[in-house]
Amino acid sequence: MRKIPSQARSKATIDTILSASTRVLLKRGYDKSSTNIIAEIAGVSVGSLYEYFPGKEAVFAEVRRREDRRLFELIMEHPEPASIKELLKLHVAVYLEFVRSNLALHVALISDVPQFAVTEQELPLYKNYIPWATKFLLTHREELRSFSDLSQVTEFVNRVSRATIDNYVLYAPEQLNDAQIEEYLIELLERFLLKREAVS
Amino acid sequence: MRKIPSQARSKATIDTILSASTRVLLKRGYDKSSTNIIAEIAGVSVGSLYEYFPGKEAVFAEVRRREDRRLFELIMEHPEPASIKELLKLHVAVYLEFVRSNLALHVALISDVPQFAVTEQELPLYKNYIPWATKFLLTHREELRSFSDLSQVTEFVNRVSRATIDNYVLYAPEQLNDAQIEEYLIELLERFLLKREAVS
DNA sequence: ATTAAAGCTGAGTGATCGCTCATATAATAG
DNA sequence: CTATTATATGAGCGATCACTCAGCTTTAAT
Repeated sequence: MRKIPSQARSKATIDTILSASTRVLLKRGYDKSSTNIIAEIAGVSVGSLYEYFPGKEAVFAEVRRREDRRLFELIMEHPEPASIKELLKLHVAVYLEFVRSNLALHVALISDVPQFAVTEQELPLYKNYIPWATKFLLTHREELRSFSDLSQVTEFVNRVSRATIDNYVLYAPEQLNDAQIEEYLIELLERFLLKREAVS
Repeated sequence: MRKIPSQARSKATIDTILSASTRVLLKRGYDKSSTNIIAEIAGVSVGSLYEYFPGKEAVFAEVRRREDRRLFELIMEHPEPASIKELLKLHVAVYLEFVRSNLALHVALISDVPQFAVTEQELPLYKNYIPWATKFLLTHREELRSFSDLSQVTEFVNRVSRATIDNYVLYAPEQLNDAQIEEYLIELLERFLLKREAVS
């Protein structure tokens, strides 16, 4: 981002560029998504694009950042879980919902767009959600097996869910349906987290 | 692949091109790895490259295929597991070994090279290993919880392991060391698979 | 020794790339 | 109204791209 936009007009231009980028990415793939094409589809001049983005990579980095924000907001919309099992459902089901709600873009961002210097740590999901979920586990610690580092466990659970879902969606979309993925994953994670007596 | 090489000379040329491609990928990234540069680094003319590959994508698809073969061979080298826990260790530890043995290339292939039309089904890992592992589970079925489709479970276990390891290696390399990843994953999968009494 | 097939060469073509900058218009401040 | 700043334009530059092809060399078969 080269200039910070101050007027509403320029913010609209940025939005136009980003939504055009998404459309171009889906239609032509990352390789063939040039700044010239993006500007043309956006109905904006190349110069304008370079006012706000140092290049193609930065444009798609922003597209990705907005998708991440969308996931975070989707999680926040949902009611607070009342039990560990519900927390896991939140993890798994909401991520599935997120992926399905814009499947083509999600797949393209993972399989086609290079993942340059993505510092997950900055994302709202990691800054806010992981600490929150860790506290939640802490209040239910009598149901849990003993772990030396709970926030590590929260992150592990989160990564297992997302990585597995992405893997199925990308490489084996026909192998399991969403309900099956959800069932397997929740069973998997519940048995990992809970004491034997507490497993339903 | 345009022509099938019949002489040893041309097979050597292909090898040279592929190893040069790997070096160029690591040094310049996928975007800036042109066929011209690859040929130059390989000490071969562009024309020769196009004799055997229809383009840049095909070159890197072959690089990926060779890495997959390397993983398969690594698995085959290891002794047969004697228990389910050992099978899980085979899953997890060997994949970690594979990833670590050529980390930079693995990361580049995942995060930088677009994953065009990879049909996992054709890979030796899926054609040979999954059926084999399923049979192994079947012979130990008295230790297992009841599952309606065991080959589905084998695949699930495999995908969870690989996706999670890739995720940590790519996005959170400092978060957990290999021993911790291995410990978490094996615990996770063992509790998922085994009856309560059988969990160590 | 002759010949056909296989393998290799690299200058060159047209297309496209990322990106700049001189110029113009719109919004805001004084 | 005027001056200043913010925003937008797009022709065009130099670099690089993927890819071809006509001619050359090596290998293998006879």
